[in-house]
Amino acid sequence: MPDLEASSSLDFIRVRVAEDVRANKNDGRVHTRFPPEPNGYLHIGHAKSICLNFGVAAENNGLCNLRFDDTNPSKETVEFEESIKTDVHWLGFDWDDRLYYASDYFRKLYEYAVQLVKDGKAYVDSLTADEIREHRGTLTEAGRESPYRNRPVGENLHLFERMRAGEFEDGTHVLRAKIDMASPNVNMRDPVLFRIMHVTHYRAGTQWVIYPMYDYAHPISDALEGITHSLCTLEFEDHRPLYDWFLDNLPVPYRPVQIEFARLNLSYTVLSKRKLLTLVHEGHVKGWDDPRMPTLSGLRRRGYTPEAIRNFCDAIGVAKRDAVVDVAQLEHAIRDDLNRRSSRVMAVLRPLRVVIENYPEGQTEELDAVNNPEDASAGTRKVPFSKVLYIERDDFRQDPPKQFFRLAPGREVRLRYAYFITCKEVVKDASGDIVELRCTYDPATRGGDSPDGRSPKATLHWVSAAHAVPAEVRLYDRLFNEERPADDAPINPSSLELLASCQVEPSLKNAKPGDRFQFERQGYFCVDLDSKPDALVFNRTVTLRDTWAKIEKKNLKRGGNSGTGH
RNA sequence: UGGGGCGUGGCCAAGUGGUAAGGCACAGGUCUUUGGAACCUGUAUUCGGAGGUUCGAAUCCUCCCGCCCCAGCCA
Repeated sequence: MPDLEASSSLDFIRVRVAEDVRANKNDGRVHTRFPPEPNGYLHIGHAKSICLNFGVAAENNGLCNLRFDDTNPSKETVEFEESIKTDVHWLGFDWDDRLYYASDYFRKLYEYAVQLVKDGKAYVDSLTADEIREHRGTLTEAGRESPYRNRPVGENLHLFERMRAGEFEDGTHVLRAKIDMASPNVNMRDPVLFRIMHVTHYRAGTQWVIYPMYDYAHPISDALEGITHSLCTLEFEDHRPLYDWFLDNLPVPYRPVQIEFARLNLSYTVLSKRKLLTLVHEGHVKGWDDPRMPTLSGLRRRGYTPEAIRNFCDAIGVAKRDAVVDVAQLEHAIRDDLNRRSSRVMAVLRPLRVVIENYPEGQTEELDAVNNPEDASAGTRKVPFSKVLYIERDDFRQDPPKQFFRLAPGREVRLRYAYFITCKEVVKDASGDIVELRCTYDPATRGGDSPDGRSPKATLHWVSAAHAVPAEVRLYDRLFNEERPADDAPINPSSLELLASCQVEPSLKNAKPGDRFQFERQGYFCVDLDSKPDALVFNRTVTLRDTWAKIEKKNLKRGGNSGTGH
């Protein structure tokens, strides 16, 4: 059912589809398709297309096919196909039994081509690739016709059949549509339909040595599947006349319409398949699912949820103008989702030892902690407290700058769900580094409230040294430092920071890969695939919004000395 | 200098002749046992520019400017 109420405004594609439905075009049927080439992993840009195609179909009681555009066997693999299926499912969409392949249409595509030849609308050209390029002309000059352009139909038929039979070497002949070498639209200057490639196709094997070009295969595939609206990106706008030409000149069973929209660009991110492939192949990242990658597998491993990605796609909209979406928009989507659903937990990333001098030696208390303040049904848990704790090094300053509310010599702060503590002494090692804080606690503040109503300005997270579980935490930052990285842009050298000696609360002991948490006051984290029961590994999905970091940055910029000590 | 598109606040994005939605970001504030979340408030006299039509234009017309895509036997 069209969800007209919920969306205050429809994008131009949905408006058009709605008009078609209202006009009862295609009998009111809506059928789309998501047509990836299995030559790489899906990324966030594909998510936009997936959400659009499956979304438009669903909103109109229609269907969306998954179709692999596997017309170039030199780049395509099963690994890529499998990853794509996994990712589309993970994103939350399903094609049921409508899994198609352009390669399944090779026979039909060949027969249609024969028809074109018979109709005098296609011919076998025996020019070399270079010669074809020379004949194509330039953007401002018309092309020239190939000397083979007027080969008799019979000869074309015979040659094309021999191409198919594998009698020729790669590059010796090609089948071309006979359209118009003088067209101002270069795509119409006798485009290539089939080329010879003695390459094994990952699905079709060695059945074929000629393979169809995208421009030829796509409209026919759409027609064969009864696609009503063929949605693609802007760079194919120039191809639409060609798309229509094939539908006009072939006895196809259906008449789809191609509509183009702007592809997604994200700031500080690269989304070209070629560049992503390079990052993987040259080892700049650890693989397609490296948590820094904008691939769906990377985002998944990083801890992103399908809901967040769908919400993001929803928020950015669909239009025709080139746009660069601020990556902050993506981060907002994941924070928004995780805030509602993830359990809070305490984890100390850079531990600083704290000894509570007036706390009884050997005593342990179990304190109540809320699992999710956004969701009462998430309940509470017990957190152990004892004499020796760890707090975050960043939560203490020998000389606290203005506006720094956390712990400092002589200052009292609250330990979340525990007690108020006051810093009495700073212990340093021979080189002057702080190694321990000696503090006292106020027994009357158990749980975090004081009977006299005083309330410290800061609440710190902590962990009991004797009970904490060691863990490794991987902090990620943007992969590129430039807002619009060039194709040869170097990656951000600090895009990955590995923290090997973190201490997390004991409730995390049995966390499993994929589990997500909010580490209070720090961010959202998920258990990495590399994690083992006795060697926990967490990925930071995204930080929490950090007002203090903002103040600090502002002070730094102002040239002011914030007195940080770092 | 051929063709095809696109230009609305810092970033997205509605609006299609009746006097500029919404989201993100940003800035204040309320609240707070996360400097989180939530909530409130503020932010385009103006829609790439200049003319014109009209009682009235981001929306119609003219001219100009800018940006993107196309010369793979890639998709």
